[in-house]
Amino acid sequence: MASGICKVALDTPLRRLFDYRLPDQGKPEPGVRVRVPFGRQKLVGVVVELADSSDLPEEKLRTVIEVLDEAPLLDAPLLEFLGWASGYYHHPVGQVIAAALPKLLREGRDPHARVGHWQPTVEGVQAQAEQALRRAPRQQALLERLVTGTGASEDTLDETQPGWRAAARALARRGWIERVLLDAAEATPHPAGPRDVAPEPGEAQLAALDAIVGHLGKAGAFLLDGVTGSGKTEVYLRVVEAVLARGDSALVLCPEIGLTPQLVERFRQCFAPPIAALHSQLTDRERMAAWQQAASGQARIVIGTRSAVFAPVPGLGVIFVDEEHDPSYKQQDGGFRYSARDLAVLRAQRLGIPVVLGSATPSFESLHNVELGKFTRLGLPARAGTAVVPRVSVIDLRAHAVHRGIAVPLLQAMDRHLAAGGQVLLYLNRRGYAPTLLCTGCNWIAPCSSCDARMTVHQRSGRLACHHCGAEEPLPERCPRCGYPVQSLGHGTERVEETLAERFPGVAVERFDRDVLRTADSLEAAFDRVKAGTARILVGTQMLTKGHHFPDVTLVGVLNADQGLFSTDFRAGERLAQTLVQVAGRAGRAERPGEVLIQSQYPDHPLLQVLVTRGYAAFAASALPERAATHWPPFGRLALVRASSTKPEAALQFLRAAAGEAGPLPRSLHLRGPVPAAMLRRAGRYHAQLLVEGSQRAPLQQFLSQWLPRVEALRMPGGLRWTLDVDPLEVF
DNA sequence: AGCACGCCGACT
DNA sequence: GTCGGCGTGCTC
Repeated sequence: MASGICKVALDTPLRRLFDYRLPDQGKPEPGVRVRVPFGRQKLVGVVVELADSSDLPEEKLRTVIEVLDEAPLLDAPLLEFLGWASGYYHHPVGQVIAAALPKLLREGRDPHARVGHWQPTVEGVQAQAEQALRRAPRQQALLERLVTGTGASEDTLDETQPGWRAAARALARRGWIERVLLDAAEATPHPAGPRDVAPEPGEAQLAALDAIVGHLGKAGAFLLDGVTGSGKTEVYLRVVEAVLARGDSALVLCPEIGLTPQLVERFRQCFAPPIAALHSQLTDRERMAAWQQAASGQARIVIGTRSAVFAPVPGLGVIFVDEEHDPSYKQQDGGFRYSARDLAVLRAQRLGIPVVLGSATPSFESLHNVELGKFTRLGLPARAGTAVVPRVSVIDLRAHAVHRGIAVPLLQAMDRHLAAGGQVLLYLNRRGYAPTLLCTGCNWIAPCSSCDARMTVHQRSGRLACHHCGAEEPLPERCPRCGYPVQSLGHGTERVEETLAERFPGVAVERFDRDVLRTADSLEAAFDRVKAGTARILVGTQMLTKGHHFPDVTLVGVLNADQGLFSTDFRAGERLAQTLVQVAGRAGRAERPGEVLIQSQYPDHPLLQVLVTRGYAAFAASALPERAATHWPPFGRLALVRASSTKPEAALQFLRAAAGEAGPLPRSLHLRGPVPAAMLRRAGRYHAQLLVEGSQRAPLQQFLSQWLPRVEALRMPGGLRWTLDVDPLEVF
């Protein structure tokens, strides 16, 4: 009889664990990685369970090749949490566990392996300060990199600075840098900033603080509801202080890399212990290192984006979800589509610790949870002496002359605010020069060859680009069909920037979108130019609506609010309201409250009216009953099956077959569709979807559990792909 | 997902 | 004559 069996989670789409005989030496505990034979390949998996015997016949069992960890990488509560997530999102456990591990650990690398690490010597730092290397740019770049980053590992240098070795040799010969061996966690620099004290909390903040701190060690969900400048971050900092004092650790989630540096900076200034930052800008090695620092307990504050909800944090005492309404918490692509915000709430609940969701524009889900008594709402009114709620009004685009996308009253307001020394922010959710290229002769419109979409004009780069599939082609000067000249129709950020340069000569314009700001560094540099006052007008997309506050911006213009007003998606209104309030919140400070002007063809639209006259809370209060009446979330539950295929009909046919497997449905469940997707053809594939609606979570979950295996067993024609999205954000 | 096996079309 | 297309089946 075998000495024992371990059940291993492997990164495959198969919805089960795999049994292996234990190796002769080494008893792997659950949470430990093992290398195992799998078909003709060798894979790294995670032991989930030990057992005395297997249901499989003896001859099918194979033996673990190697046990990779001495101690579990994932502790029991985290493993169980991942198992729950796998069940809830109906995604294979192996892939869920894989999503929780950094790539290098997934590949079987040893987190404790010592790696070559280059750091500057005292002489090197001196030389850098004296700019001694002006005639050797490669060496200078490397030295500067090592001085500012307090060193870098060889892996990281390979990834980010190809050809660094020659420069390193030369610098080492001068005795300015040296090579040391460090393990991953040691190799991560944690610069100690100047120690700051969290500012004294105000009255409302104290109340919020008391509520949360009074709950430490107990489960509880809090919605920290406060406008920009009401001091949410101060509450986070104070709670973390209390958590650390108890000997516990804290996990902070934030929506995007753009905001991480600021938040991390804030925490670094206030706390002595190292902070692990997990975000998408890290190299593979840096991510493994940060993960390891969290796992080892060395970093007791862990800050990260979406996937950090799976970070191992021993002694976790509180979880924060900053800007909890932000859609980027929901994984939108790939197989495992989870909501980091929802999972954070669940993880905290299972651990018996508080979770704090912060937002100035809470999601309807969270507001509903407050109504149900599941969340406690903690309101933070704007503090006296800080940002004041800006004056918001709507410009009727039908009643005013509009010059290239900007109405005269907005232009006049810009003149006024610029003359008074203020900065102006213009928000436009459309990058590129123009959304359409039109022929002046035959009305031909430049289409994408692989999508049912128009190509966007990018004038500066002289190209047409499809924002749905990434296709690009040269910008034609004449219509390829009839030879007449072509014309750009509509306005994107690039064109608005051009218009502003003409209309406001001598006033520096800073554009914020993916096309000009590809890296976090360039984004930071642009923000610095705004802060320094070099840039006077800011024009940009979503990028401008998050994170950064611009105290010297006194006027915010929203160039087009109308896309969200009549969208078919049930969440469009909520989204629009959140975006408008968030962008409005970028402006103003105590002495100079901001002014916000929203351009619209429909100034009387109830959404705009309620939002402008009575604010977000009133808007939500009026819109929630509508959701309830239509049974959309949070009053109903959704799961969406999306299918796509290279052949026009195959996706729909597959979903029809899937619907056919559903059998008789309980009264509380409905299948809607299948229907072709709003954009039928995208990136050369034809898309269709099938929506499952349920009034309660449990029956929907139960249905999915018995239905999905049958869908999986269906014959899959070549070129067909399908995914399940539980709690989808968008259904059209 | 990988990976191999297997059976039909245009190439050195 | 073979290289390679993707359908189908399997992975403890």
